[in-house]
Amino acid sequence: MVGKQGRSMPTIYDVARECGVAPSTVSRALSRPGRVSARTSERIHEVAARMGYQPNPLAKYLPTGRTETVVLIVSDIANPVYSPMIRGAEQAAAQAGYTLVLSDIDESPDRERDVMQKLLRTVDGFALATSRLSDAAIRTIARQRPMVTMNRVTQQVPSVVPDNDQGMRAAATHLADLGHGRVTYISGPATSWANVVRWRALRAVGEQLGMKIRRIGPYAPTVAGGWAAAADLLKPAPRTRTGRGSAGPAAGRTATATTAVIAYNDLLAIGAMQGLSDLGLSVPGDISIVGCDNILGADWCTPPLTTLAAPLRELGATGIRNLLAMIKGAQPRSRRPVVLPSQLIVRESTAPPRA
Amino acid sequence: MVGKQGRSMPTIYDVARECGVAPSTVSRALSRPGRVSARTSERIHEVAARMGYQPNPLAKYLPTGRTETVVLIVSDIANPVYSPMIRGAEQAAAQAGYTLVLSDIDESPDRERDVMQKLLRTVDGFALATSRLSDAAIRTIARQRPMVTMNRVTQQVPSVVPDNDQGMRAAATHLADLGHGRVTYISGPATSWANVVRWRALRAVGEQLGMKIRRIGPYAPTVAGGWAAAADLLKPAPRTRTGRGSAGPAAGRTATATTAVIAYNDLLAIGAMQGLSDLGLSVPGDISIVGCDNILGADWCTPPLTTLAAPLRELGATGIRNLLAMIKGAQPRSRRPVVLPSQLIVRESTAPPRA
DNA sequence: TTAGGTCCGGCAAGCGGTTGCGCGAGCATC
DNA sequence: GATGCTCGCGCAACCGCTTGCCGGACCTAA
Repeated sequence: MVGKQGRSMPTIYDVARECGVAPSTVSRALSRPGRVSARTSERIHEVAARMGYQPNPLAKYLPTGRTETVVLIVSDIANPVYSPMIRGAEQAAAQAGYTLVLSDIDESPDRERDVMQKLLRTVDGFALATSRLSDAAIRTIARQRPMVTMNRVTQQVPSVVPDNDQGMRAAATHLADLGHGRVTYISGPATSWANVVRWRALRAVGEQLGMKIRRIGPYAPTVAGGWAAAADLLKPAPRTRTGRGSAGPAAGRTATATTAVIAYNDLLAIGAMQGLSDLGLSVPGDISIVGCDNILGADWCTPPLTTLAAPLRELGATGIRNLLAMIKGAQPRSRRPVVLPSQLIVRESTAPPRA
Repeated sequence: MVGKQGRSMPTIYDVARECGVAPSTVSRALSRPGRVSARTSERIHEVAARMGYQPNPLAKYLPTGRTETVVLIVSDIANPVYSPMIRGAEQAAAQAGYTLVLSDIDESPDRERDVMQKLLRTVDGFALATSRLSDAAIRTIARQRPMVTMNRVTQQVPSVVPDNDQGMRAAATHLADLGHGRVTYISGPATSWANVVRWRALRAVGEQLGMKIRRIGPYAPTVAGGWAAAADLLKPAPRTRTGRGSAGPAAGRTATATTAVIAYNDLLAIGAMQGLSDLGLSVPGDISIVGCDNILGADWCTPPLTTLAAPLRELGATGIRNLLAMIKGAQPRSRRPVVLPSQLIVRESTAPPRA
């Protein structure tokens, strides 16, 4: 009943022999409906099922070059922000019959490059969630394989992003309405596109609103990074030249201290809240904090975090759908990034400034 | 400088022609060091580099059957418990030069089966983190491809698990030391191996310690599941037969109510804390809660969660290392599961019972 | 009857590598 | 100087599936 080596699976040849037809006929019967007569096709299907035939994907991919697999690359799988994106992406891929594989690069551009190089020939397309690569590097890959970026826009590469301008406007307005006049932005990684865009947007709306905006960082986009930021927050604003190093904790608080901060992401915001409270300050009593992303857990920290919720799930789903469309040969409808609305979720980490 | 179709990459044949050698020589020069003379090899390498030759993995895999890729399947990527496991797994895989791909099955056994079937021929091995499949299904795949399971033991399949017995003993002892005499276990998914093992372990040590142990559930292992559990917690213990359905919230609290709960995982525990507090109870004032896993965020909920920390990172790393060893043909050192120590992390969600 | 079309199925050439085998050259050994 | 080794390389047969092309059978229309 089997071929020579007991363990190995039946091939298209085995099925063909069993049916008394040519391998090519089996191939067509299985993947080109209508191409062979109904009778033969039926027989082939039946025999294939009986023998437990499973096509070998590797063999199928070689001649066609198509693997029906796309990869989603995330910069840090430990960041809960990705879960909804991944879910959305998976769903979109599954709907189209594609396999989605995930790859985590641990915030390392080198790893990202390696992974992409390795996968270049084995996937049909790349989806980059918050890539840490340079625009040039991204474009180089994009020339060789269909690609979309999420949370980042690069010339000539289709992308889908949350509406950072509108989001930052909402956040700053919220703070202004509460009465805050100075806000500090806690920066994330310098290589993060979202980080620079958010900062720029914030500075612009701050100016419109007549607020004083400063920035500290960059910090790792993690809870630990937030602790570091908290310590730095209490140092005087950098426009006055001060001696470094000798500042004891809380030594530098001045009358001009920030009363509100917006952090690059929720992890940083939560870390900062912890650090601040460790330093004896209260949130939102002394300082209001708003995060970005609305990750799992943003509602269970103390106080629950006011945060800018990106449409993560749709980001993932739309990105993959567009990628799949490109793979199938569609020209991108437009070269402009797709932008999805953000939403400010007001919880309890923001309040009017003291006095 | 290029072949016919401008876009497609140079093959081994192009390099061979350019060097005036046979393709087989190129192949060997590139992957079988020492097999060709140093001079030729050097020349080939140089030409290959100049032409930008990149081997086509698909083509390489066909004859050899090896893809140098392993897949890690997780049941719910949104659960932070997996991040450290994934990190450990990635690191172990990268060290060995293997590519790790991730797949999320969203708690669905059907999806898990599909994914595995699809990947069966395209990966060298499977690592199952908390599989939702039946033992039989797991073994079926394990017969066809090297496999390890994490957080689960299945006869004949190598596995690595945290020490649930010791962990549950630590948790129960902690509760007993505080003075609790009745504890309720909040069950996770019925298909979760860890769930049944933890329950069994808890019941056993409860008996030794003279505590009354009951169980409610199953619940989805999510924050929402925890809310549901919180509501059920306040119903009377099920050993007295009671009419269903008409019990209003908190209606059934009795003098024999549980004063402590251990939840299948942290997400459930955190959800339960939220639900309980929503119902007007305080943690740990009215009820002590301990979770399992020590996920990101377990320290920033209110109150910070006492939890059983599994050695997640090592779970992932050891699992992959063992898998790789199997792939390389090593017989598993032993058929017994590898068990790694857990550790109880005492925070503030546990306290002596009231009066 | 013959020409032209449609349907089905087979042949064989890839896709891009790997690898068993064999052969000739160069060298040491007897 | 003949024998036997080792070394370096080429030949060609795969791995398992897809697909362009061809030809025979059958049908329809002129």
